Amino acid sequence: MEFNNDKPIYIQIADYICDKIVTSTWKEEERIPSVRELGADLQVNPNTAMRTYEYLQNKHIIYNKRGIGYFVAENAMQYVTQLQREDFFDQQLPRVFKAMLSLNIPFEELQNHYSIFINQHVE
Amino acid sequence: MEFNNDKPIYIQIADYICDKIVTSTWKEEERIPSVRELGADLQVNPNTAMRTYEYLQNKHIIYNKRGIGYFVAENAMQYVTQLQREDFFDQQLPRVFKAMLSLNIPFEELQNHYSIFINQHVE
Amino acid sequence: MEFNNDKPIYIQIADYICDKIVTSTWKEEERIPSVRELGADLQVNPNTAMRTYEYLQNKHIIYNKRGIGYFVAENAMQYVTQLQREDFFDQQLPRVFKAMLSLNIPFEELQNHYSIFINQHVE
Amino acid sequence: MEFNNDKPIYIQIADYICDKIVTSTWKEEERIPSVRELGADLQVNPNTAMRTYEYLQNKHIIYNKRGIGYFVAENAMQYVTQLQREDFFDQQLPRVFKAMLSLNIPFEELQNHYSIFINQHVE
DNA sequence: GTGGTCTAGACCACC
DNA sequence: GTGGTCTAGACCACA
Repeated sequence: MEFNNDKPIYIQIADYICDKIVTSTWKEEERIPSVRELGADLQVNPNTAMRTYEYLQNKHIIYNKRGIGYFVAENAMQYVTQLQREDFFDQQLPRVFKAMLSLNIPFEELQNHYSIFINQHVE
Repeated sequence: MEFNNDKPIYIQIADYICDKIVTSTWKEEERIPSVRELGADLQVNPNTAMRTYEYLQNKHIIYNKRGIGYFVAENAMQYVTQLQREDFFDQQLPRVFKAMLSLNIPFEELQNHYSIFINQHVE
Repeated sequence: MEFNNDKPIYIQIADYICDKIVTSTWKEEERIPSVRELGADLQVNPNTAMRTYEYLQNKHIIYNKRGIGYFVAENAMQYVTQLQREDFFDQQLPRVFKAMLSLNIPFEELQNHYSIFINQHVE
Repeated sequence: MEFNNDKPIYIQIADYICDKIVTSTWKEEERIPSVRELGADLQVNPNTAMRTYEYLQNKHIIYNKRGIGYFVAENAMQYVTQLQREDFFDQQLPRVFKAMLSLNIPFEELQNHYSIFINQHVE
């Protein structure tokens, strides 16, 4: 896995895991890799993997059974999507709209780009 | 001026200056405040102001006449808006569209939120 | 290490590092000292070392792995020598030739001085 | 006149004046422009022109008659050329030779570039 | 441990 | 007056 520089690595890993959950690759109540395994898989320091798990645990997306490992929480999938939607509507969208205002970009142009984008991502 | 914590101050100042340029508050070839003035105005250390000017000079948005001060570069306005548009279409928009796909948000919903946003930002 | 006054210290450190790279003392993809180590080694403030690393990173001679340190970039050696050759042929040499013209110094005299110089620098 | 950023402007002006002297455009014992005139001609602050004159006076290339103006010194032409020769042989040349050593540039290559240079500068 | 940012204050050359 | 460099020391997020 490759990492950007605009986000902390541990956050990018969290996104990656959330993706696994949303797509049901990792199902609810299922055990997920140990910090060491995850670290080895993604070529990061186990501490960084640990940080991701702490982060996700604080958000109640995963939970920990002591001495056993980490597990996907109940309703995690639904919860993650909800968080993502909130982020989308409360953070991303306003920022985009603000940019459109200051750059004088009409809504129609958005629509054009959306059509193009869709065509490229549907096969 | 107030600063967030999600971006370095010197970047936020750079954004602030770009805004001045885009709105023609500071015109091309016009002298802009000295590092000391800017620092005093925005209540930051002159070094931080200096850092902003270095940053903007590297991007060819401002330039320096030795012993005299910094000046808005030729075509700076056009250049800045172009950079902003590129960032919008190449970075922000694809991210939004990707999120829409994975969250199953139809384009119509976008339109609704846009209407609401516009109503709030028009007098 | 001792520093001149005709160049900023951070540039002189950059030259010093480029020298390490060109002579393969520091090899490609190899980790280089942390800003604190380098500062301690060369008896300069870590900030100054940091300034050098920023400078070299902008020139793509070194790169950064977050939280880990700075590394010599791929092809850095080749790249640095190329930069030096360009500077030599495009900047230094024309200046020398121009001076020779205006001072009426024949090419033969250059050759003499070269012989003397070589004798002094060969063991 | 246009100025580089790698030398102080007042030095560049001094070079410009020395050139006038060497080429006998400004002859010995001849009055040269006042600081105000020179400043206006070259579009620089009179203070900067003044600095140049101070600099050249310290090197005994020009001298001052109070209330009248600045004059090219006796034997200035000869003296300037001598200074330039010294700079050439003591400063520039060793630097070039050093660069040749570290870049593995053989003397023959120098000769080639010299031929090219000469062809371009002779009509 | 790492880099990165910021402040405070100093000194310098230059215009 | 201007920018530019440097130091000292602090704090922070990140790996």
